[in-house]
Amino acid sequence: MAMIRKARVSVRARSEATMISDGCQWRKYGQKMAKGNPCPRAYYRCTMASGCPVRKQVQRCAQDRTILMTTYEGNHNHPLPAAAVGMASSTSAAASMLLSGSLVSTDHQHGLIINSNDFHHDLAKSTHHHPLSNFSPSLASLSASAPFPTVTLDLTTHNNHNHRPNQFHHQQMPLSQFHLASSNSPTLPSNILTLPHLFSNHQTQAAAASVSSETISAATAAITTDPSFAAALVAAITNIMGNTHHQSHNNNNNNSTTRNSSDNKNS
DNA sequence: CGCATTTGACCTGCGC
DNA sequence: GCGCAGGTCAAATGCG
Repeated sequence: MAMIRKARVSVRARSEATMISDGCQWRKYGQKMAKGNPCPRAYYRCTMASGCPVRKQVQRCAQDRTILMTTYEGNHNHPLPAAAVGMASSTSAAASMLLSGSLVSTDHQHGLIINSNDFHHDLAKSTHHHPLSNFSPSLASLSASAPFPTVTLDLTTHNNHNHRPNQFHHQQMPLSQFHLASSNSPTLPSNILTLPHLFSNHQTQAAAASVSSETISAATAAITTDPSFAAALVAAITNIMGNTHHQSHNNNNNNSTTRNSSDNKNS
């Protein structure tokens, strides 16, 4: 169970669907009741290509069942479908956004949290004002405490009493506010986002460092348009993170061989 | 009939 | 060592 895996990315979004469409094909291979959550957790495997190691878990939030939590693990060993390709490029942008924020606070349990609300305010003061900037921001966090880096996109509005209060109220569309920050930051080279020093993870750094500002604006538009985009975005984040790393470690194969070896042991 | 989903059994790691 | 919990397998079932 505790095999070494790569980046894990999860998305919290309000959705009534059982699963958010993200451009990939998935096959359900299991379902479990998780401790402390009345809602079952579903396990899916990517079937876009045979042997693709990417898996995802889908579970509703115990506190607010309108929130769907989708967690992606692993990186695709195949090109993403057209529907996800655009997202893929913007994905790393989102990752960058998560990681490049000046508004990072420390959370003893979850590692780091980037509050997009503050982000939003910062941007409002800046010269570069995005037309979408009046959309509701959201929360994104990155966990450095896990055995693998975990990025969490919280695309829900925190307007229910179970969560921290949110100064923004958008009932319908959980819109996150990712913004083009690179060109505004005096500390960053134009067109390129860099990661904060806080993250030593070189994979994430590599992924984020290669993101252009154009990509980011594309991501901004997409993210703020469709919550389901987030899922694809996240899938792509994992993909990109993995690709920056898996030249040296082919974990895709490792995953499958691990399973095989255990099977052999059993038989 | 072929494929995806369901669901109980099984495996493995972890904490006590 | 034992029990628990999370994750996966695979036979049964359902559906187009």
